[in-house]
Amino acid sequence: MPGVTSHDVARRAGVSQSAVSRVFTPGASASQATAEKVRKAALELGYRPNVIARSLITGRSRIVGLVVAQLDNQFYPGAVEMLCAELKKRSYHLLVFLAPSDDERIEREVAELIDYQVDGLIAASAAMSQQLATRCEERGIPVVLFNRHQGEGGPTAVTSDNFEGGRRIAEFLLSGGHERIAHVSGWRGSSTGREREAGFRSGLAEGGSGLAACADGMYRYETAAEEVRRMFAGPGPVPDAVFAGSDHMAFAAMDVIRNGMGLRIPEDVAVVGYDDVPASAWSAYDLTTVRQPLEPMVRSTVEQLLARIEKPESDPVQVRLGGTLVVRGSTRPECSLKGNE
Amino acid sequence: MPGVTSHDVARRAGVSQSAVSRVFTPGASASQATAEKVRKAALELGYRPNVIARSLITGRSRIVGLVVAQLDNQFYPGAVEMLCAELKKRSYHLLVFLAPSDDERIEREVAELIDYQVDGLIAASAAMSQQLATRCEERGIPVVLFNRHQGEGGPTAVTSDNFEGGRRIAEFLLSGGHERIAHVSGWRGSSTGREREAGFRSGLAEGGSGLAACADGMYRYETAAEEVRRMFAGPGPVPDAVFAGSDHMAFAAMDVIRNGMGLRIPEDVAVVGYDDVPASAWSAYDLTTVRQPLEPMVRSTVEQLLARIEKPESDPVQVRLGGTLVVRGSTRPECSLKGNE
DNA sequence: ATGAAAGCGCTAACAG
DNA sequence: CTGTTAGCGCTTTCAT
Repeated sequence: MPGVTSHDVARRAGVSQSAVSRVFTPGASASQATAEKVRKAALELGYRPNVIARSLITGRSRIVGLVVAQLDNQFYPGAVEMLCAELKKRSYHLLVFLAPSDDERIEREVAELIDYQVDGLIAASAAMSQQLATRCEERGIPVVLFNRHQGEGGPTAVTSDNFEGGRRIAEFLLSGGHERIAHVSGWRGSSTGREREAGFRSGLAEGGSGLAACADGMYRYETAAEEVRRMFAGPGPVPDAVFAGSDHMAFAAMDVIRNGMGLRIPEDVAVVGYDDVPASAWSAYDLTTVRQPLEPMVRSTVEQLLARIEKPESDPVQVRLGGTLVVRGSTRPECSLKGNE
Repeated sequence: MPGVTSHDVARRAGVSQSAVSRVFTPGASASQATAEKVRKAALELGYRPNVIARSLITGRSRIVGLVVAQLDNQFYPGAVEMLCAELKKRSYHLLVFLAPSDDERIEREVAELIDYQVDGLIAASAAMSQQLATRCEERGIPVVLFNRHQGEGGPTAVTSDNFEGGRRIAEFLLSGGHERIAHVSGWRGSSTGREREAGFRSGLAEGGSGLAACADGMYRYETAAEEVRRMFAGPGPVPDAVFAGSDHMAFAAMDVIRNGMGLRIPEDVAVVGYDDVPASAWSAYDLTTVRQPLEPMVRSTVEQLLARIEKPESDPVQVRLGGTLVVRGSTRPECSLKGNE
């Protein structure tokens, strides 16, 4: 069964080998009669075109690379799932690369990626994006940054409006009368983390307030937990609200506040996250958060990537989609929001 | 830069094209001098061997397919991460396929998998395993089942001892004096779900007890939540302990019990899960559970798969590793365990 | 140890 | 529309 070539099919169908190829090549022309004969023979022999051989010629593998880290943050598994499904619709597949932590390996990884002749690349890992993007684009491999960006000069990027999301959370907390507001930021090395923080600060400033405490939670549960512990143990007055730069870190904050400090949420402290991962809706957390528009983000990512695969000269684009504040039980009912889409 | 072939390198190095090939082929022979000249030329030109062309010849892609579903269950993202890392060590990569829900698509998916000439396949999705395994093995593509099996006649499978895990949980709960014990099983269509249940029932029977209530939670949060709701709303007496066939479902159970029913854990109801995903250690859940030996399972999976890729005639193997009961706060301190490794 | 030559299975001009 | 003819970039005999 394995090793049935187009020649075998051609012989059986009584046509040339190229005819077989044409029948199995989307944009090619073959008569109804030929197509039928060929398909019949192919079916009988269990023939399927050899994708590798095809790739060698066309220079296209129909494989897209995905660089990812942080799979423990539920946002990413969800994204992977949707990306995979969306790509499948367009007959592409996903080759997964884990973003290495140390710098030395990054070089190797990038090289391997290029070796594999992926048609394009989706970068969903902050650490690697910089190097990756430039090196790959140099080699003619289009890159789309997912949930992060490098600004105007950078490669195509799809994000949600993180600044606006941060701003809206500030407004929301202020409306509830919170006065000692703390922030556990996402990794400051990432555009996403920085912008959520900037938007949040800006919103607080607009309301005539400011940050009572702030620390970088690195998008990690453990780091966030530690920083929150520090904030609540510190010399100053205890915060009455905490905005964490991701739901994943917000869970850490809630665990520390309730089970470490023995405080109540939302009565003593309000907590807000960002992303709206599935667990945020679970009643153990019931977390107020900004929902990232995952499906539109994924759709747009794939669309942009395929567009650039088809037309490599086309210019990079910055796509920024809107998020939604989802109010749940981790914040006080006094908090209100206006103009939330 | 792209399109530097071995010919270019050969010309520059003043050797034949085959010499270049040999230098870049692990098991080939070339003199020290040649190797140096070639490497130098390659570096200067930015040459890297074309993996596709190599695959066409060798018939090996160094790509392994992974079929998954349930990426919202934290056990799987963790597994994907480790599998990816482990495969990378051996210079293999991971092509991800999402297990489709409906039967019709399964056929297509299997076909695509085969088309992509993956060297082997890891099946971590219950639904697809049956068809997948047989069809692929027929085509000479080795398959390893991860966290599930099809018994003695089936393909190579790596699992933990789910029966023993279930048994130990029963023993543990009985030791704490629990009397009305309920079970939310994993999907009964999966070996894993069935065995945890069987082990649990067996353990209860050994202790002279039995199941007060039992339902299939399908490994899904929503389904599990609904079944637990039903158990606690039912006509009979309320359970004083619940064993859920996965942590993911245990979280649903805990959410319903605490925030739906207003009962306390562990005072009113004890809850036990299975897997030991990261969130089980988070204090909001603090879940007693059986830890699956993820790292050994992954290592073994990769090892078995590569072994069969190298020696396709070798016989399928059933690997079963031991789990550990991890006691946390979701069960009463009266519960004790003996002989836990 | 090295070069020449023969393909891997297919697509893409090119004639007809 | 169809068959013939070249390769895609590499590995692998086979001589040397």
